[in-house]
Amino acid sequence: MQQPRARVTIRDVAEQAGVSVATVSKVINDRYGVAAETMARVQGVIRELGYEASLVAQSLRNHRTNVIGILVADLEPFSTELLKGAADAIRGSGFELVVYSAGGRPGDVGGWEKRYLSRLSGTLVDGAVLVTPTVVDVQYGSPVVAVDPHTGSSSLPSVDADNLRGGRLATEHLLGLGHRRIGMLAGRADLESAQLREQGYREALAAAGVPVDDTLVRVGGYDPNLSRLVAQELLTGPQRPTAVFAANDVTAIATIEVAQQLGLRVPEDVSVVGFDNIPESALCVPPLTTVNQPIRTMGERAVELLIRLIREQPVEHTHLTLATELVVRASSAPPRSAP
Amino acid sequence: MQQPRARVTIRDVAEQAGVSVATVSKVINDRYGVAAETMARVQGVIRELGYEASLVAQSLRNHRTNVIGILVADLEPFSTELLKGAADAIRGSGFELVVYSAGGRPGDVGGWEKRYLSRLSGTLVDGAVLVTPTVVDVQYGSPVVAVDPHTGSSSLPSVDADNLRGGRLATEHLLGLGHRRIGMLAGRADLESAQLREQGYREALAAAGVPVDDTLVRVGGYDPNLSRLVAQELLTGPQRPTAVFAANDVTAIATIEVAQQLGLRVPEDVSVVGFDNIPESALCVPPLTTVNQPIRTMGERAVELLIRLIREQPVEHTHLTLATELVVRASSAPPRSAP
DNA sequence: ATGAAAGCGCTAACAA
DNA sequence: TTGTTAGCGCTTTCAT
Repeated sequence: MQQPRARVTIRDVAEQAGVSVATVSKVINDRYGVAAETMARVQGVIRELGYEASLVAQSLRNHRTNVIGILVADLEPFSTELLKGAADAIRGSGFELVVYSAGGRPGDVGGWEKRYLSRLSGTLVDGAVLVTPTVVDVQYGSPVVAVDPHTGSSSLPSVDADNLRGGRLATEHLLGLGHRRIGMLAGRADLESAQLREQGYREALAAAGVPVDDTLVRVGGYDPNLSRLVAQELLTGPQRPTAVFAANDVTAIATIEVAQQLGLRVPEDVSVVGFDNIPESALCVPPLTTVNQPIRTMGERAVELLIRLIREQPVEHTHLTLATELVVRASSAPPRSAP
Repeated sequence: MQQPRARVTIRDVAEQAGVSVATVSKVINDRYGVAAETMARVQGVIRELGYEASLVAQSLRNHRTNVIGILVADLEPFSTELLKGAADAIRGSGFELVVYSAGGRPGDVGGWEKRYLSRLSGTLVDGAVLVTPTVVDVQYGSPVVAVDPHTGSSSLPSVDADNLRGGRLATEHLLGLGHRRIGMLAGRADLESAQLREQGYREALAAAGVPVDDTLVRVGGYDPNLSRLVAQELLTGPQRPTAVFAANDVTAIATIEVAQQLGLRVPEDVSVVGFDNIPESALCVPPLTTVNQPIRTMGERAVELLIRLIREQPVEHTHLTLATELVVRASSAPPRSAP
């Protein structure tokens, strides 16, 4: 008892009320077989002591917690936006939400969600949403839904956006403005979304009869720090591209910053297009042209799907793909030497 | 064993490896007294079975978890923005982050954080950050830091912004534009921030010699739904204000929406100023003039403070107040009948 | 109607 | 070096 006020346990309540812990437990859980008078007394003590059952102890016993877990590698704009949607879906569902963040530890890439899922599932959460997971083969006792899933994870129920079309839209937009040397700052190679965005880019170029210059395609891994380095290389290389399509908004914003540090004006000297349409994309200077992904809705759908799976209700589709669309702002314009 | 693949426990590992659970525990926790050969075998089995210790069981035993809890009423823009800052602070600290959302259940207002704190503290988290708590008297075993605290909670370590000055800045801005009938959509009466923003509003009016018309001061409770109703009343009342200062951005945005539905143009017919500078405030049409609160930094500071408290390191200040500043965008302009 | 006891998965004394 | 045992806070038979 070193703490100023130690945790009130069920034993404290039982002692104070002069009953056994079993009886207190029955009162808490509205079980039959407790005299009205006893019940009232116990409830009085509970109130008086401010007792609340420990979630941890409860979930170790019961295997049902009514808690849904969302596992994210880090709390950045995409995942937090998704959380808002998840919160919308959870409201009134009777479930509570626990978000677990791995804290974006870079050395620890790969398998974090597997570890956390192991640590949490079966106890503490009844099911989980995995955001941009690094693994495919999660197969646990409790249901799991992936958002923006790993490549080839067709087995896992998932929610994503139409990344292929999005990649095409972004590239076609730049082509339409007259760009021909269009660089690509690609995403995390292990994610389906990154592959499809790049594929969209390649397809759009091909359709326009523009050959892909592979020296203009670099991997930024969706990571702003890595992307800053890569963007620097891209923009100081021998034949600088007149436009860059970044695989997500945070790396697009990083690209704009790098360009400006290099003394290049956006969009006059180089156009930049992103992907995601996170709120921050409208805040940067100049505001970012990007591909909208309905992130909040994706969070909603993922939680709805998960709840149905937990309740063992039938689900129509275990793979949802939501539409993407182009949002034109000020970071893209015709190249200076445009026709 | 109804589940497709039940949770792997320490017992499964022990059995498979032909040792006792105690030995497995020692291996997991790097305790001395395990033969190299045994250790290797156990580790092999752990990998093979994909075993991870249950966080729940561990934290029921140990009373140290290296997990920090952030308790929010709901995941809306303010709290999610704060989470980003918290994530920044947690990175590299050795702690992990669990966010617990009460799910914004409206019927359940008041005391949610007390309940969750009871349920989590002592087990599962080593300490917690409470965001806009509804109670004052939290006094538990583990350290707690409040962000945007309840009125009069001087006992609880806290992080907030300079709300008084912010309220003044917003009101002075409108006064400076020539407005005299300035309405106020006040916040949650139980929060210090709401009281101070309103006080700033009143002080600025007083300093300008403009009497406060109390029919123009309504409570929106920081809640967009309630605020829509109240804004409707305010804008359809007998003497419509030419400007409204809303106590936070989500209610300011709600006010803009209501005004536009009423056929009023913003800012031509009515100016609107918010508070917070959440990313969404720049996205709305017209972009919102608001008071910037360094939300991310507040999240960072709160976590830093909490970690110091958990580690029982000395802290200089247990109450931090960060600066606020005006951000002028397009939702405010001189009144039509301006001088 | 009430309580004793077992056990959820794990760790830490203590014994062997 | 290894295993046995008790117990973290709770729920749930099963006696009483």
